[in-house]
Amino acid sequence: MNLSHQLKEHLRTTLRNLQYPDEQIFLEIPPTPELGDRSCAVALALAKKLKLPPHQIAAAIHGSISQIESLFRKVEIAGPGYLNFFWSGSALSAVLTEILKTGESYGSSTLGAGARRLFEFVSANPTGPMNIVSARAAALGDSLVRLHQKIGFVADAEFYVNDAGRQVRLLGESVQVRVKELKGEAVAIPEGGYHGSYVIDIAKVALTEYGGDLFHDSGDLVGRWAANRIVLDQRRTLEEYGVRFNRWYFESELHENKAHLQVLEELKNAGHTYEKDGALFFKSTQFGDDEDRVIITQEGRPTYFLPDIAYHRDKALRGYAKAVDLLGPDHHGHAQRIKAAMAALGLPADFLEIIIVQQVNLLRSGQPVKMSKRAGEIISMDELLAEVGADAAKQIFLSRRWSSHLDFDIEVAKDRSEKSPVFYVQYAHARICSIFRKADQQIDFSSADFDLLTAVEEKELLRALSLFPDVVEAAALQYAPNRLNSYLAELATIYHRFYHNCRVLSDDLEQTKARLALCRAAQIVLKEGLRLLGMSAPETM
RNA sequence: GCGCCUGUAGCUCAAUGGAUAGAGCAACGGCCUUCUAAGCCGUAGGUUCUGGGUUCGAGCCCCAGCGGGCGUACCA
Repeated sequence: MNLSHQLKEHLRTTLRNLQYPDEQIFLEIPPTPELGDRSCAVALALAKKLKLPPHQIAAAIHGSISQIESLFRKVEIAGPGYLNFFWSGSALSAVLTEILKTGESYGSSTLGAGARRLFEFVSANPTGPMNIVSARAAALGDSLVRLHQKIGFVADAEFYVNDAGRQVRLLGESVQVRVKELKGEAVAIPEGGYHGSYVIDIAKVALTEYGGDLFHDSGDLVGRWAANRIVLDQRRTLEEYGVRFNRWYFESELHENKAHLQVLEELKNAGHTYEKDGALFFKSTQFGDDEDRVIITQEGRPTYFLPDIAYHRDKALRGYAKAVDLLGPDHHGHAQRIKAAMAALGLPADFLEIIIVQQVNLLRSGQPVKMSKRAGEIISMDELLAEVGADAAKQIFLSRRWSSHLDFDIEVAKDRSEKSPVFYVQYAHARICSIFRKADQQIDFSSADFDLLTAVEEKELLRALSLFPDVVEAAALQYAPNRLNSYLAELATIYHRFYHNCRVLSDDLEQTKARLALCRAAQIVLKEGLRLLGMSAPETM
């Protein structure tokens, strides 16, 4: 159990002993170290309920908890009624010991208790290469999966491939047109078809592999073939980006299993549907949606909505306790209806959580770059990553919260990529690695005397390292990797300051040992923090 | 019209309803015979869009207004 969890437990016990009403215990990190290592505003929160001055409550808690000397050396009441806790030297030594002992597992917890969570993200249509929005979603989703695994959830990543429906047929027809074009025949691209140059590339492959016979087949068939090629490309791009999915779930699988028809029967039998104007509607208004939605068209064809319901239902059938979807802002209207469908199928209200990841405005030297797959104006994710680099791009995405509409200027990103904050963090890690390369390998720092770490920079570093588990937990539960990103930048600053002012390798063997131990701990936390953000931790730079 | 998101330093963005609103970049001034200067130290930069409200306390919550983005299909 980490320090914060122990402190919370003590506070809960104290509140019970004082017979105060139940109150959520929340620990904060004070703005400056002078105000302590952790603070708690519970006295302020209780003041309202108890109708007592916050200071009086804080004093009562203070009087009751102050005996526990092993955890903190000092508790202060400050400001309007904060309780500020200062870790004891032994508690901080224990943190250092724990980091050295547990290594990369430091910061892990069992909070999630093995509950299964499925994160679905990117799910870009297989009708063209991915763009920068997918890069943002991929960075975020990947980090959330890692963070949830870290705190004890069984978290999986999934990519849903819409390889069915009209868009795939149009893709097929667009390919057919390009094949004819390559054979010298001029044909117009169908209404709503895809104009991008990648379609020509696919047509060239079709021509060499199939000799051009492809355009005799149905658009659907050609579309499926082309979509599969595109999906392979998407997977390669994402893997180069460092993002892997546990499963690529094809919509066509659902159609083959008739899973959508099964869900349809269920909705019908439960009385959640009705016919109107020859179409079949789902009564989503009964579950909070603005209007009822068509699930079977007049022509008797299911809309995209029906298989989508089946897909999300399937997540529950596969044993996930919670499904988290990262969707783009253009799909926000979709959120309510799919949630309505989950409710109609009897799933708990919090089964499906939808995060709308806001758009990325792509700029080049301040000028907006408009993107449209159909018009063929695309700056692909591949091109972006080649220009900016995966780590620097991820840093930009993960330093913002998901609700921010962010500007991504390619030129600025290129110019600044060398100055990216991610390099600052990686550099701290590389510097530590360098020290260990220079250090005498015979030195056993596990037996170091941590009481020698008395310099301001050393104590600051210890304090920062003790925060890591709290930050990881908050970042995961709030779906906010940007918190971890800020923390790592702060930790790197503190490390660089330590590095500048405290020489590690010296003639003083005992001091060298203690500082090596501190460096190892910082190295572990920096590397693990970067890993949780999906970024690399190079040993030299 | 309605719905979702958004407005914070010159720029890009942080800040679980808490203490003195913080970083990076850009600007200016210092520090390399010492474990990596992709670093350190310092200066400057703010009416958190506006007006009300809620409360011990509001950048954050509520109401109204103004500005920006995105939706508003029997497409996916």
